[in-house]
Order: sequence, then structure tokens, then C-alpha cells
Amino acid sequence: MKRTRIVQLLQSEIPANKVLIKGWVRTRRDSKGFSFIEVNDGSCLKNIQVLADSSLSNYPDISRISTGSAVIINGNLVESMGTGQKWEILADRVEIVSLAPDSYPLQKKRHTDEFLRTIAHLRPRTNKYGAAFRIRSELSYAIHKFFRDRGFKYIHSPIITGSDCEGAGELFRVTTLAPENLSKKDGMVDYAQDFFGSEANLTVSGQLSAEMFALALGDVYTFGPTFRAENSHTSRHVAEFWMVEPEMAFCNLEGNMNLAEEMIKYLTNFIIEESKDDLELFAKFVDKNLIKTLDNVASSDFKRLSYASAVEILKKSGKKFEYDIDFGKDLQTEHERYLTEHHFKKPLIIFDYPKTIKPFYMRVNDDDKTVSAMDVLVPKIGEIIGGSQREERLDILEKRMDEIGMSKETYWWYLDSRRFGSVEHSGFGLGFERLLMFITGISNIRDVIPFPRTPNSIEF
RNA sequence: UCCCCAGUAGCUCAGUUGGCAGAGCAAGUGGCUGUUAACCACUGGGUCCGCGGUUCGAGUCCGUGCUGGGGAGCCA
Repeated sequence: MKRTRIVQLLQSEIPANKVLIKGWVRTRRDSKGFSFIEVNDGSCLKNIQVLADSSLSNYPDISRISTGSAVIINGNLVESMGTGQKWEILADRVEIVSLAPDSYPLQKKRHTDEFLRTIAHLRPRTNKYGAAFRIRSELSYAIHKFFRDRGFKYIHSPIITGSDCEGAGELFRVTTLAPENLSKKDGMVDYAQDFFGSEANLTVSGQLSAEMFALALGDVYTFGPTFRAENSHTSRHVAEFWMVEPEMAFCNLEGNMNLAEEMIKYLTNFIIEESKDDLELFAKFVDKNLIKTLDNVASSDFKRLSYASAVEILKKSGKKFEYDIDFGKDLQTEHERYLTEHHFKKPLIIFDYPKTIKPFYMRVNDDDKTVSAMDVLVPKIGEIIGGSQREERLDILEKRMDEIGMSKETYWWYLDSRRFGSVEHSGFGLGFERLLMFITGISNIRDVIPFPRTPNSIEF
């Protein structure tokens, strides 16, 4: 006999005989002559109420079932005589698979997020984290669906790389050399002795790989883990996070911005439609305005403005900022927050940044001062997407690499793409966890990834 | 890496001027009840983050370290 998931039973239109469920006990309440057991199997936020009558042969054991115990229930799905739920299961048989001792750390009451991080292996058993990780799963699916529906191909970019990909942050070294007996050559570590015969790192971005495939398959995307060894202590940074990186051939910056906006709207709508119950939990307990904010994002156009006009607005705002703003300086968190939370009160796309503050691969505009870059900013989170039109002209790309002292030899294969059939192309990177924060209202990135990796924290 | 805050029961916290270690919840036991973050009663539960110092006496004051949180930078 096959088990039925609780999500299916709760949606049932009619009673059903002989159903089988398997799950974990959230709480048990005794009445005279019977016991109510709330069972959750992870298929949805809601529990199903099981009524176990004292006539059951193992009732003395049943009345000792504790929170966190695993059970298998056979019985009939019947309309509940109580208020508060439509269906319940009248049990024929309650098998106690595993009884949780009273040291089980999760209570029926709410815990703080800080405490739950210390038991990250158990927190998905709570309502909030169960909901968060179901939404994470749905959102992953929605990303693949979004791209597939639009003819994009999914590329598995490498996790281990030999180049430092644009210098986007500190790198994690990958090596098989034992640190206690490193062979040295001229005082430097001799990486010729290492597994790959040269230095290797964990990827910080799949972009360069994605560009190569965009110039072959047209429209592509990557969706995978990336690693930054930054010593960041904020609620928006982790050392291991997932990034979505589309890359499109024959596409300029405007097409890039269009895709970014369409994608965020699509994904927001998808979760509003597909994860109603889970989303409601966040609207109720985490951010009262969540649904309104999401509806607003899904239905209204993002504000687009150039970096230059953003700077003008900030200068004219009359607001005193900790960091001065002037053309050529990067926007600070306080500037981004002012623009997206106070001035426009909606998602923004800022484009055409000064080339001095952006990486080498971004296409230089005709003014020779700015590059075709764009950032998407959302209220509370800040930057959620960073992207650009890529420099497709070999001579200009080489000149920029020279300017910042990059090795053209190392990137010979990247430059090859500009030698053979080079075309204008664009792409961006979306921080998957940041999008998840935006959609759920969860304010700490450590709470939207199953086992967060941060400085000094690798348990679990 | 820098700035700020915190660390007391399983959890969330209180602890006055330096003078006997506390509450609510959770847990255990009993009772009651178609209950539903159930209710009532009782019971057990402490390395007051570590180390050092001041003092007759330190949860409380001083120094230092560790851990957690918030913010900044870096970025997604």
C-alpha cells in the first residue's frame, strides 16, 4: 500500500477509506478516550489531525508519543467533528517508528532564528524553515522553466577553475598538496606539483564559460553554486551561494534589462501562484506587507535610470550621506537604499556606470567614460542583479586588460571568442539567495540556504 | 578588516547600590476536556560564555579572549 502525501489528503473533496500516511508528530493533545496527533510529512505547511481512539491495542504507547516522533498511520479520511480543520484521519493503526526523547530541541512554540541556526540540521522541521525551503525548491524549478520556455539552454559551468574570473572577490584555493610539506620553487609554492599542474580555485562566477556557450548555442544560462572567500559579516553575504547567470548572443544592454525585469516578475508571480500557503506564513509572521510588495513588483514597471541621473538625484536630495557621492564614485549601500526605498519606492535598474569602477569585460560606451553595465536594486535587499553588455571588440578588450594589468595569455581562450565570430552579447548574474530573501521577506541570508557557510562557520 | 550591542535553566528573558539564582514557556507526573501554540496543579532543572584581576564578598566592577547579532566595506 502506497502512502499518500498530506498535501493531497487536505485538498480532497470527498472522504476516503484506507489511507496511509507517514510523517513526524508536531504535537499531541489528549482527550477523554482518545488522542489528537498532529502529523506533518513535509509535503505542505499544514499538519493533518489524526484521531487515535483508546480502543487501539497500543493506546498506552500512543499516549506517550512526543513531539518529533516518526509515525505511520493507517485509517480513514473523514470530515472532522471539530472546528479548525475540514479533514482528519480516524486511525485504525498507529505505528510508532521512532520515539523522540524529551531532549528533542524543537518546541511547539516559536524559536528565534539565531537559535535555529545552531541546530540547522533540525530547523527544516519547523513551519517557517519548511516553508522557506519548499519555496526555494519551487523557485529553482521556476528558473529552469522560465529559461526553457524562452529557448535558453542550461550550461553546467565548472566548479573548479584555473582563472580568477574577473577578480570578483577572494578565492578559495583548490589543491591536493599537503600544506605541511609544500614543495617550493624560488620561494613560491610549486603548483606544477599540484593536481592540475597549476593553481586552481573554486569558481566565483560562471560568466566567462557562459559567454563561450552563448556564442555557440545562442541563449544560455547557468545555475549553480559559487564561492567567495570574502571575510564578510553581513546579513546579505555567504561564502557559498547560488547564482543564476543568463548570457545572450545578439543582445544589447536594453535586451538584457528587459530579460532581468521580465525574469524577476515571472519568478515573483510564480511563487505568488504556486506557494500560496507557504507565502502566507511569511506574510503573517515575517513581513506584514509582503503580498502587497510582491504584487506591486509583479505588476508595475521597474524604474530605469542612468548612473549619471542617479547621482544627480542623490546630490539634489538634500540628504546628508555618510559617503559623498560624485560622478565616478560607486554607489554605497546608503545611496542605493535611498533611491529604491525612499525616492522611487520600487525596484530600480541603474545603467551606464563609470568604466573606472567596473570590470574589464563590460562594453565601453561611445562616451569612453561609461560602460554598458546595469544593476537591479530592490528595496531592503539592495543589489539583486548585476550585469552588462560584454565588450565584443577585440582591440578594445585587449586595451582594457592591459590597462588593469591582466594576463592576456591566461585568457587566450576568452579572447578567441572575440577573434572568431564575435557578436554583441549580454548577460547578468542573479543572486539566488537574495531573490529568495526578497520573495519571503526573510532578512538574513543564512536563513534561506540549507547549511550556510560563513567565516568561522562550517558545522553541519 | 572596522564600528556598535549581547552572552544567566532546554528556549525567551529579568536580576535594583556588589550581599541567599528568578519568571514565563518547554519538559516530567497527575487531573480535566472533540482538542487544536488546549487548560489546571505539582515536580525536576544552573560551569550566570572562558581566563585573569579588584573585594570580606562578583551574575553585577575592571582587563582579556571566545561566540552570537546589527551596521560598514567588498559584492550577488
